[in-house]
Amino acid sequence: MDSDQGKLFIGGISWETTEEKLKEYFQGYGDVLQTVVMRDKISGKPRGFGFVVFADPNVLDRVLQDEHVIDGRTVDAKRALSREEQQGSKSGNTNSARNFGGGGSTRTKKIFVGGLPPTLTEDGFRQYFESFGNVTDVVIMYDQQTNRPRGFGFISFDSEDAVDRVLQKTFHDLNGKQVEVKKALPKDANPGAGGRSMSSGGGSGMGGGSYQGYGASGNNASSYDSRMDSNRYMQTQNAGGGYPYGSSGYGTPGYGYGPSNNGMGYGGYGSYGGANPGYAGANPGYGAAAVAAYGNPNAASAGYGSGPAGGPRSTWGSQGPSGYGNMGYGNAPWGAANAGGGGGGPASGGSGQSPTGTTGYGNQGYGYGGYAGNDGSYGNQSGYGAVGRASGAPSGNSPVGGGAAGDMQSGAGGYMNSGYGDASGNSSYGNSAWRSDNSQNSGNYGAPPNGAHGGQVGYGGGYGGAPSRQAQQQ
DNA sequence: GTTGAGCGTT
Repeated sequence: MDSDQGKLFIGGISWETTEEKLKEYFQGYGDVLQTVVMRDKISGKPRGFGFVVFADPNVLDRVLQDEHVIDGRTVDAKRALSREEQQGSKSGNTNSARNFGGGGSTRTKKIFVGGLPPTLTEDGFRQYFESFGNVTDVVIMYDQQTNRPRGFGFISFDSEDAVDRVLQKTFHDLNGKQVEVKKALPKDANPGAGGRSMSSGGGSGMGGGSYQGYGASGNNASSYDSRMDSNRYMQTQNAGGGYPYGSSGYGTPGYGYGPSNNGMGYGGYGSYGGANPGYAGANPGYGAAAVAAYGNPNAASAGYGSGPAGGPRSTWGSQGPSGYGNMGYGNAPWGAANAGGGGGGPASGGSGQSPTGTTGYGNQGYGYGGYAGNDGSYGNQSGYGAVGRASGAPSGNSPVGGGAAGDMQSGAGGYMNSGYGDASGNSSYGNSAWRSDNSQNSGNYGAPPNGAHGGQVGYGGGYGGAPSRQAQQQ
């Protein structure tokens, strides 16, 4: 964001125009930190637009008033939209999501540094950053085949504070060259879609591996099958890729899962309801998720419906939000444990355990609950909470934060009552996908009451049914 | 031709 302050979007540029030309041209208005001409990733062909970043945002005013002709073309200079802005176009809030998701809540000791000049050595790199704190590691990435610098690298510090200091500015000047810094994505949290297949195995709810846990769901009955969900997500909104989470792919899956496995998910969820910062600290991944979904309308919907689509491309700029948004959603379903926690908030205790498919589902309710709580339209949180409880009970975990754990019936009751449960669940929910699921599988879902049982079962059922949905979709 | 790409190694 700071970096976007002095950033101009330059549209309609000639295919002949290069970064150098842009820089040369705009330098007349003030110090240009960076220029970029966007090209098609595959063909390398210029796409006809680019960006210019001025050191001083104030010069934009002047620049915007003039007409610019570069390489014989009259170009169109506008303030650059932040990535968040461009994807959500309508709601204008770009702040909260960004602050949280963007990594504000995540503490890390590693920084991703982009825009490295090819000539930069690790030493030069290190020397500069040492002024911010103790540098423990420096990495400049090279192409494995060509051995050419890839233009980015990493720098690790021994304290998060140093990182914070570095991140005060997005652009840093290393001997006249500009580099851009961002928090490094936790690589280990990103197994990548393919990878090994289910290490997880663990029957219990979460399955083992983070990401794999997902697929693992297979364990629990197919009914659980994540794929379904993903479809559902996608269907609802857009989402693209074939990934379960629909999203970005990058960190998303890993994030969500990781935490949940660890039980951290819990904390995350709690925050959901409470939105407390503290939790964020505890678990980066989650925190972000929750918050994002929470604070940002777009995200929220995303979370709900899933994918904010866009996932992939916005990954960098708003990785938190988008990916997380999904997660919020997605997690719920899987993580029984989480669910419980969520509801109660902190609760969490039990985490991973509750293992049955059912339980898992119960959780889901939970996840939703969180949302619901936040947004009136969704319904009654308590109702949801109940669900969580219900599930918790069976699994034998006491811990559900919310309260009374345990009582299935009551739990169920809550569930049903809530907007969610009620008959086809349509009402308050608002999510068509769900609704349709419900209606299809309806039985259990909406099932009344006898409560708890009905409720839970319902979940399972719903899911199980899902597959058919999938079929339909295609 | 008009709103972005980049995230690791040992």
